[in-house]
Amino acid sequence: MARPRTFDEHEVVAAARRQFNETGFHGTSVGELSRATGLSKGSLYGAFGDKDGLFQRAFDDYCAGTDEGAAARLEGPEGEALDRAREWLRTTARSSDTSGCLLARGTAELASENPAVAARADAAYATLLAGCRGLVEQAQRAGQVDAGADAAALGGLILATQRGLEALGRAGVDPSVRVAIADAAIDGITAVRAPS
Amino acid sequence: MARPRTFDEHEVVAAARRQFNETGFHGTSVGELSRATGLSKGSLYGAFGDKDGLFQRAFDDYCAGTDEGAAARLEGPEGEALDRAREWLRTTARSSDTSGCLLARGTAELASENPAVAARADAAYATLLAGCRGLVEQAQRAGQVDAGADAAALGGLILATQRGLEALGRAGVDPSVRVAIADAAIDGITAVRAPS
DNA sequence: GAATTTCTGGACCAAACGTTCAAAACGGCC
DNA sequence: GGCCGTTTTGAACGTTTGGTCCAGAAATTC
Repeated sequence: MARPRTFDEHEVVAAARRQFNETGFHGTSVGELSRATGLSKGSLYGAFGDKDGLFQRAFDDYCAGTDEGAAARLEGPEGEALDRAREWLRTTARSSDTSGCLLARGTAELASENPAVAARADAAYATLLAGCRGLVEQAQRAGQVDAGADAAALGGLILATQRGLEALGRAGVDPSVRVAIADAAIDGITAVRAPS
Repeated sequence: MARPRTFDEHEVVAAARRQFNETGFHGTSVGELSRATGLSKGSLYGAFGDKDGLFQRAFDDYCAGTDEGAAARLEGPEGEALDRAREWLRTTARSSDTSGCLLARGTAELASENPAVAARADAAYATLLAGCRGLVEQAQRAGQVDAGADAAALGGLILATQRGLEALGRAGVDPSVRVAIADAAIDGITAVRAPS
């Protein structure tokens, strides 16, 4: 290696991720990415191949974050698993970030035309789903959720609610309503009884 | 007017709506819209002004549909309101349409850059939310949901679940899991008891 | 059936797009 | 210190974009 890189690749990916998150894939020109990252177009192409390659890196990076989040929520006392789920939903509900999450945006925009993005999104969702299911199972072991209930379905309900809350946030639904929705979801999960 | 239009404007809007739904706004060129609608570019611009104008028309058209749907779900016996909600969620859960709903896609892609789209989306969500709340209120009057419960929150939960189910569908989550989520949402709503 | 009006679709434009490339700039190594 | 190899740069590439225009076809009206 004769001349070392003058930029931190991870920082560049993070900058690109923010830009893609704000203006989407097709809505972001390589020139804007160049401005956002501080790198010339040539450097971007040298480092990441092409625009798709850079997006893939940014998307991977984002999904790694959601993977980590799912794992982190599983840490802690089993008796507080539902509290952690509730706090996750509430945080989403309170968020005023209109650009939302790259997993949602990227999937909506590219899943049908870019198999690599679709595959990474599928994996991210599978991890999120498994994490939510795990939270419900913890709550079941702690006696807070009916042991006979379908943990996969209830976990899925947590995830679906979280995804929906983000959409509602983008659509200007009142934050207090959104927080009430988050609480209603968790309350419903604790109230449910398995069919006998 | 010496010569009448040779095309049905509503059909053209519907064709454009389908195209936008599949490839997004920035991902659809005017040439593709011309192919999809069967109209030349000149005719499209003559009739709708520009690409934004055509999208706005298509988006309005789609939102009118969701408005109608929300109203239609309010029709029927109050005692079956939750059944209608359940069926709505199940239909969403079963859908294998990967391109999803234009309200979701359009909002994700354009809400932050196009105020007119954002405004229409906000109105559509408000209508959906009011409809879901109405369904819960019907169920409360029919004695199926605790009368002291927060109808706005439970209605919001129905809507959030519906939005989330669509996202899960795009992400390849198993349809049987999705249907179970739909049922879990409604079951949770009937099980919830207001804090005393 | 001629006049008039409107619609039509391909040709056309400038701008912006994603991408490439040759040369300059620079750190590492002998 | 000087060569080597990589990185960086910014200009230039061909393509495609959104948008305009116009000559002529088509259809109603009188």
